[in-house]
Amino acid sequence: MDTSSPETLAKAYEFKEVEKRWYAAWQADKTFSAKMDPERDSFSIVIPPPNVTGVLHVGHALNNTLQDVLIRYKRMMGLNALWVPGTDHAGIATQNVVERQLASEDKTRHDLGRDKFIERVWQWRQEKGGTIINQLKHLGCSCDWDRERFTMDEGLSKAVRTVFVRLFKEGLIYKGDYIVNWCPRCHTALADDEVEHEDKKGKLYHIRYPFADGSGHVIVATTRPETMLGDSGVAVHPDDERYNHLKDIGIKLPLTDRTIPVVFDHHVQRDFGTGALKVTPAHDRDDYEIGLRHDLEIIKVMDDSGIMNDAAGAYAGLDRFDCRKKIVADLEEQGFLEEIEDYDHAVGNCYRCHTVVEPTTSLQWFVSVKPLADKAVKAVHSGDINIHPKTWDNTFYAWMNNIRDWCISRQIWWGHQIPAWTCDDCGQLMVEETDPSSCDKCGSSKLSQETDVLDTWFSSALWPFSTLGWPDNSEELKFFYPTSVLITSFDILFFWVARMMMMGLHFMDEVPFKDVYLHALVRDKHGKKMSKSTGNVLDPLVVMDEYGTDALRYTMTAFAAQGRDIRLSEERIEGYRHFINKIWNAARFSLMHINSCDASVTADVQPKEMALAHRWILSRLNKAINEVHDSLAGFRFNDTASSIYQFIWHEFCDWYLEWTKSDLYGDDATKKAEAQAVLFTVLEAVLKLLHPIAPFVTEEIWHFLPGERSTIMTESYPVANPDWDDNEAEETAELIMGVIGGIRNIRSEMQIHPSAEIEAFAICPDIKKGQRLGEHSTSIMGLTRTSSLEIIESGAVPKGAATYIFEDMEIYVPLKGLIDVDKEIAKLNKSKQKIDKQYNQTNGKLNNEKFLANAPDDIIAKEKAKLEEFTTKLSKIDDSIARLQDLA
RNA sequence: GGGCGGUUAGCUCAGCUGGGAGAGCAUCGGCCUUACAAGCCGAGGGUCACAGGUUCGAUCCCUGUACCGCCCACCA
Repeated sequence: MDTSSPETLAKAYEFKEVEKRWYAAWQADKTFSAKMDPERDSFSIVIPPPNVTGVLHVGHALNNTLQDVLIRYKRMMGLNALWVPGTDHAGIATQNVVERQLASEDKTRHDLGRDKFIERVWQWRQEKGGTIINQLKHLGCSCDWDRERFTMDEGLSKAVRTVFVRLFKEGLIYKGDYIVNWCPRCHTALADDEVEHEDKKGKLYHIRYPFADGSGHVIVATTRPETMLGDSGVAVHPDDERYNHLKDIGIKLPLTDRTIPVVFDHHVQRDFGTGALKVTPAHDRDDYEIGLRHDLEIIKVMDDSGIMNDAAGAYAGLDRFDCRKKIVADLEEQGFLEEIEDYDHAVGNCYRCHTVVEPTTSLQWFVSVKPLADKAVKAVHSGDINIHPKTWDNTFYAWMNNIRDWCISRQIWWGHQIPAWTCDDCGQLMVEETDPSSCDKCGSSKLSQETDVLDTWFSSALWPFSTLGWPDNSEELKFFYPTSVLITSFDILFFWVARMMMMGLHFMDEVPFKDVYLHALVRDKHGKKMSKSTGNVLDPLVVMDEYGTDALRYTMTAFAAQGRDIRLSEERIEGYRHFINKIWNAARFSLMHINSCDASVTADVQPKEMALAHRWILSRLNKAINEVHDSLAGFRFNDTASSIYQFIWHEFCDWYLEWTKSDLYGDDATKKAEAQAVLFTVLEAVLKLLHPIAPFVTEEIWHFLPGERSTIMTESYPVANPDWDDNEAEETAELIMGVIGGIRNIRSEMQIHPSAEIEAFAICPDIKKGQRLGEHSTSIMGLTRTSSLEIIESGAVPKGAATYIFEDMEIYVPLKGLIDVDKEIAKLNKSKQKIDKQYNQTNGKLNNEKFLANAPDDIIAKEKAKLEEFTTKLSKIDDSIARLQDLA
């Protein structure tokens, strides 16, 4: 391990150099590499493969930080932890990138031809495809890079082919001519969930369709008048009395010379518009289905680019939107246009390029997902797969139970080409794992392979087992499948997670993962989705550069509360940078005092006989450790982050370090050694606790600690030591902190300069408490800069002293008449009011017979104790006020 | 149209199975106290959206209302 760190810690943490140095060292030493030690359990995660075209955004930062936190934690817990990294070939997205590159050279992919184009994409991937991988490294991800995969690599391609062929032979993949979502820009079909619906302000055109016999007309309403050229019928509801008489009448379709029939279909909503619907089976999903039911003609009026074709007659050659304008103008001119109404409706857009999708019929490949979906539903029902947070279960079921067949063919070039061949001579269709050389029916050697490629999600659906070597029965597959947990954003629950469940259950006969943790979407601080076009993107690379990777990771972990959007603000990141620096300085301070220690002093710390501060901090450390384990087990990452933050800053730094200084700086060798041992112990534990979230700063500090050290990554994670639990120490410490708080409050309120010496008194009627305070008076004096502290059982507070009430005690500081009487009285009255309210509340409960009858005993006891406390406080306050009034 | 989530301090958010409202930032006051001014000490600030209900007791459970957000859906 490379430990070429500077000799001493710099005054402030310089993350840039540290991050670079340690990541390189980890990689060189292969500390991320997963072992398959049969003695230990496995823990595995497959990364949601980012698009190979991707650049790291905050969503990735969140997603991968959480995965790394878990992986590092489990690794330190002694499990064989494997995190499989990789990228997705992202069919349309990648093809778009390379096509744009070509466009800048005034070329199209057609100029190159398919083979050359694909070569070009591979070349692009070779040069630019590593960007996001490097960025994940920048983020500190401890992926097993030797096991990195790509959805188009040889192994995964083999898996894809095997799956396709098996599903086909099982009758679960079929080819058919159906209406699909077509992107006229990408020139490909899209799956239903690849279409994004967006509300747009549009128009509803009411058009007069005359009867063929000239006896009248019917008015239809449409948002897309240009499709009327493909109309092959008008539909009305069978029970709609208004249209009973249209049974045998033909409709003369305006702007054309065609006559179309009226059909009666239950799908028509009688109360919408006029209750008459124009039917365009070739360009509308519903119309398609109506058309099927009534055997209507399918007339495509556009080509693959959304340009009107020959079937559109005089409108051929026009873009669909230009055509709309022309049609409307012509209808108007010829008197067919009844009315134009403003109308808001949802328009489907391509999720990649946002072009308006055109529903149209075409020959595509589909997966019958119903039988696969049923298995996935069962797995979630039975608890074989647990979705966190559970609120997603219902959404999941709803979608899975209404799932439609999945259109898996895409008319692009970059992707897994469908392994199907058609015989040019006899038309025989063959789907094979190995390329066929001749037709298995007629023997002809003239075979043409399907030109379509598969939907990108088809290959990512296999990710949990294909990356582990399937279809080969590899050691990895046996050892690491099923994976332990999948961490991803909820927006790809259906695109990806559900499909992995379906494929995993079908081909492995086992769930692909036991837990699914769905995290929120990262938005900007106003709750808007981050996007380049609105310019509200917070670039994690810039953040890492400015605040450090650990600060970004800590922010992500702290923000990862379940079931919410995350609104990221730079202020919060800055706050966590301060925290990282705080740790750095705490370590710097600690090292000043433990540098000379032997590392063995931490081996077996038994605090029972030690000073209070040590017993207290070790007991608190136990609590923090338990909170970390509990919260991580429940995927409550934010709780993990806050437990550690709270412990380090407000217990370890604010109290423990200050409290121990007197021993560390003092002359008593025994006390000093004790303090050093505990300080050393807690610091080590804290670094380990923190390491999964903040790997860099912890690793750097780790190597400054005395003793021979290898990476902190493989140290064992802290577990609570039962010998350190000490409730009595915690109680006593709270008592002392309360008194210290009281004295500090007086000092501050009375504006006594921090370095001015004061004398303090505590009237403590409880003898035992008084004794305990007495034992620790030196600590109290040290932490409050008082020259003397007298603890008395009873007595009167002298006139002109400032008072603070803590529990049943009165703490006072004589001020020789320097206090502002009115101000003091006002202050006391205010706190009296507060306590009065609490008193009344508690008193009310205790006077309520029903409360006494129904509430559990421990709650009643607690309320009684509260009442006593409030009563004492109130009387103390009254005393103080009386004394002050005397003075006035 | 259906479903889900949100509404808590000025801002961003915690608050797990109902029992004395929390954090960070911001604000105010005091401190360069020998790890840290990226810091320390102290303080102020909330009818937990609104209206009902269940309960001895509700920020938490139930119903409804309002506003905000998301997802799904075949009303052209």
